[in-house]
Amino acid sequence: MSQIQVKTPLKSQNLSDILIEAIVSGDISAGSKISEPELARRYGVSRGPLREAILTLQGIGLVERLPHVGARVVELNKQQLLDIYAIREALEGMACRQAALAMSQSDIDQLEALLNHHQDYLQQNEGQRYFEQDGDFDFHYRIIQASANKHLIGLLCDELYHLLRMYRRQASNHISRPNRALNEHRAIWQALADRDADLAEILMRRHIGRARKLIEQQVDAQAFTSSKGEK
Amino acid sequence: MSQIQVKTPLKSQNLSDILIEAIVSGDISAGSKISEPELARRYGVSRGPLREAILTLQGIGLVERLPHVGARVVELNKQQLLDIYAIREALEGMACRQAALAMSQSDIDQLEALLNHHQDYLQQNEGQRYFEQDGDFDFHYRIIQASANKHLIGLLCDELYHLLRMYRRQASNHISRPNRALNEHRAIWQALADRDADLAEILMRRHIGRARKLIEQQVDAQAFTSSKGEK
DNA sequence: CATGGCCACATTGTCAACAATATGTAGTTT
DNA sequence: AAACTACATATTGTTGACAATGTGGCCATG
Repeated sequence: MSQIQVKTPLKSQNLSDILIEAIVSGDISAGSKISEPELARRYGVSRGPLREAILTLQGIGLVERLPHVGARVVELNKQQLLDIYAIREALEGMACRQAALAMSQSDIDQLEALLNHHQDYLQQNEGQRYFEQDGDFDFHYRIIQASANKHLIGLLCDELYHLLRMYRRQASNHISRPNRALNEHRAIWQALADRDADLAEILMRRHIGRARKLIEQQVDAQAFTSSKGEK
Repeated sequence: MSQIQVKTPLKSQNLSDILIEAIVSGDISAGSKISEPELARRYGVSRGPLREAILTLQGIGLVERLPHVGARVVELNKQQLLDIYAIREALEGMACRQAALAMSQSDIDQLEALLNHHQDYLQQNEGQRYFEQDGDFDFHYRIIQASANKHLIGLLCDELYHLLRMYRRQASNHISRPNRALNEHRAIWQALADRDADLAEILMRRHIGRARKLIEQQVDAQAFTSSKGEK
């Protein structure tokens, strides 16, 4: 019947999502220790599912665990962030290449509509913040999905992107150049529409490489980590 | 004292390694179901650590889990294998680029020694099998390590390579061209020694891309999956 | 005063039992 | 005979208790 069978979600799976959000949003700050008893109490579950959620976070790379010591939220220093951008450059470049070959015409049309949408936001420059954050993610996300490479999608969307979002929120001094980024997005779209895989890949790599260079230029000390230690 | 404090390893961590080896070696065959009670009995542990080990395997991508149903060892079809090779091409290409800039002269020398070693094995063509399997891994492994990119090393050595090893063992018809591969390794080494990052990356990508093309040419049906279902 | 060992405490790792869900079987109905 | 239902069974998800390990504080000693 119209009654949709809503399966009760697993606590451990729920917890993963909740904890990811808590960490990415900074609710649980970088470098802080994850106390199993405390979190178990806070979220009203036993330590079993909680530990499984932590295991998942470890797989994503959001926490690091030491035997008999516990888990800590990772701290991204500049070098690690650059390392991640290098990975992103390689993987998203490949995703873009595969998307150029695999994506449907309707995907291409929808992507163009998204770009027009972004342009509108940018012209009435009230929505600038939207474009910098979610808008940029939207564009990249769709291309990754269009690659139709399941493992690649998993790596980028389930693992790396959480780390990126976490960083962008932490780094108040995150530089971005919305207009230039939009132009680059347009160029990438054109290559995709032309089914030019080589160009699509190289444009995406340069696009991400430029973002990496901006990070390189930043002085080290600033705001990568919020508060050292925290017990 | 000379008494080295050998910390007793965690059961869950131990189990991960044991299970990975069992799956990669085919001891637990592809597509088969992972029964928690059975494995717990077999390895003499409780279901707690076992579940944590399975979670880890899921993170690596060796098993897939469905809520309230359980975990199954993944089956690699041709498309998924090609997908993985695309990822490998992108990531190892980047690793090679970074290694060209980061690796020490002693790393370079040791890598050359390894290649000479491989050449010896190949000339007395008794050791051909060694070169095809572990020798090839050795070479790639060292370059990845030399990239000094912690996340990249983790992705390639802790996640992707288990899947690759699993495939190579399953696919009895795994084609390889040892002499050509060695030549390509030499060319990559030269680019690394010259600190030519651009060339090093493109050579590594082509090297892996060629392996991917060999897979593409294989007929689909053969031996990717051993036995369907197995209850 | 600094250093090192001892001890109590807190946290993590593991276990066995209980609850919730899926699977397979038998029986019934059309 | 096919299909649907109800039930029994096995497996997974979760819980609370117990064991093992790390941490911090206290005291003694140099």
